[in-house]
Amino acid sequence: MKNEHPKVAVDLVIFSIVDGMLCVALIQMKKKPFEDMWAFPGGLVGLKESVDAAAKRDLKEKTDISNVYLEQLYTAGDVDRDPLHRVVSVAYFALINSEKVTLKTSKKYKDIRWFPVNKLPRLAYDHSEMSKIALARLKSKLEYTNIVYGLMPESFTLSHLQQVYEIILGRKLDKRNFRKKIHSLRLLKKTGLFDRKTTRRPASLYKFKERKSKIIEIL
Amino acid sequence: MKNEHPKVAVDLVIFSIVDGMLCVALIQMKKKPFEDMWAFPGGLVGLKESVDAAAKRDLKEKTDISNVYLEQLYTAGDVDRDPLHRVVSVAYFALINSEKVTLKTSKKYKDIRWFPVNKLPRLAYDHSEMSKIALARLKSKLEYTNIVYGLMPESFTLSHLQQVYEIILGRKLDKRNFRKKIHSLRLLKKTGLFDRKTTRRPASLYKFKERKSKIIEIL
DNA sequence: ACAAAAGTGTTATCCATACACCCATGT
DNA sequence: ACATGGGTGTATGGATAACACTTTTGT
Repeated sequence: MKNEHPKVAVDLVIFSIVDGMLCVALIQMKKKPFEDMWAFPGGLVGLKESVDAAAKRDLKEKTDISNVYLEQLYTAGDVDRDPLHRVVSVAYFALINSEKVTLKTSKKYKDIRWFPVNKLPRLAYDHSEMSKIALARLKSKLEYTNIVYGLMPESFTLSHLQQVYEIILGRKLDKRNFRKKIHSLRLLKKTGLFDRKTTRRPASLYKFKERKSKIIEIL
Repeated sequence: MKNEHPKVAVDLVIFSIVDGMLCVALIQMKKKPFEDMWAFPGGLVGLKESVDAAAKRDLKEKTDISNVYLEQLYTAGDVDRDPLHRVVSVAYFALINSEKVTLKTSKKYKDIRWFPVNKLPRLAYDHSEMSKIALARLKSKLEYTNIVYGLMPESFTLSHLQQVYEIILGRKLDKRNFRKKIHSLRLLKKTGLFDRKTTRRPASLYKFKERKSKIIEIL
């Protein structure tokens, strides 16, 4: 009668904008039966750590960053989702600004890489389903919260912010309407600095007044 | 090193309208350290049942009904949420039409009863927090899905439906606007019958065209 | 006849959308 | 001077919100 219980794991759907595409971080597995297949990073939850803490720990291991947007997604509890063990997995989704992050592999995995969300390989476990749910949630929350801040650098131009929205939502937005909306929400403040990286007219740089999740109608 | 893992449980927040109030079902506990306290019903997930199945099983045990609206809420994973064991709990919320249901206790509990959501006793574990999250989710989903059907009998009057919305949202709605909206959504059909229980002008009875969850702007 | 809930339309306001030109800069 | 993205305002249509009276029944 010992050990007659499911184990608990976490899985991380880590989103970032890389090369102008919405990407997720995937690890390549070493062990059978999923050898060489790709999956979301994750791991078992220890007896003395909270599930949230396990997700944060794992995120730190893979990206070496903490203090990012991290939200529980849902819990996958099918009996056969892992063919070898009974594992109930709590999925999280994270938003990071990839510019200063390099993904770190470990002995446990063959590789870790960014994949554009619309060009995912076949994934292990029920992770294909998980990716769909995560993407739907991201799109939906983009429209009524301020969580984009998780994907943005410290300061950025309004066009850059608009691009991120367009990439994720998969449609063009009207520049004037976008700016009108963003300004009316009063989430941003001007830094007073300008983007000098471009060779054209410099754009004002903005930053978020605060970087924590709020509920707001955006688009 | 054996058994060094959290266990997995489900908790059920079962909503229903009872005596014109939004209520949840609570069980009264027998065992220490929560003796006599109230909590949401729930139980451990077996090794060979999915988490969803465990939730359904538990709901059936408590209410003797199946085929109701049941949705995963979130997973509570704090280390100390249960002082005796390490239990990660997947919370669900269910909507039932209480008219034909009587709550069933069991040897495990002292009692089971409906409590109005705004008059809850102090709850065991982290269940007070859970009740807040469940209620917020119910209110929010009421506004963009058709899940009210879970709380309604087979056929009902428009005024009855409006009352249910008003009870849950905690505010009065305009009768004409409500009806305009409901009709424009085309979720209902007239049964052709009339409510003869009242002593006044009889109201048309309606039923839902289909009883499954849909995303729709309602209020 | 009266009490009580059922049923029904119109107007005003707000918000989302569509749309085009001038500006500041580096080369 | 020119090429490039930055920056700005207005007009229209659709949805939401406010609002009051007539109808049908049982007693």
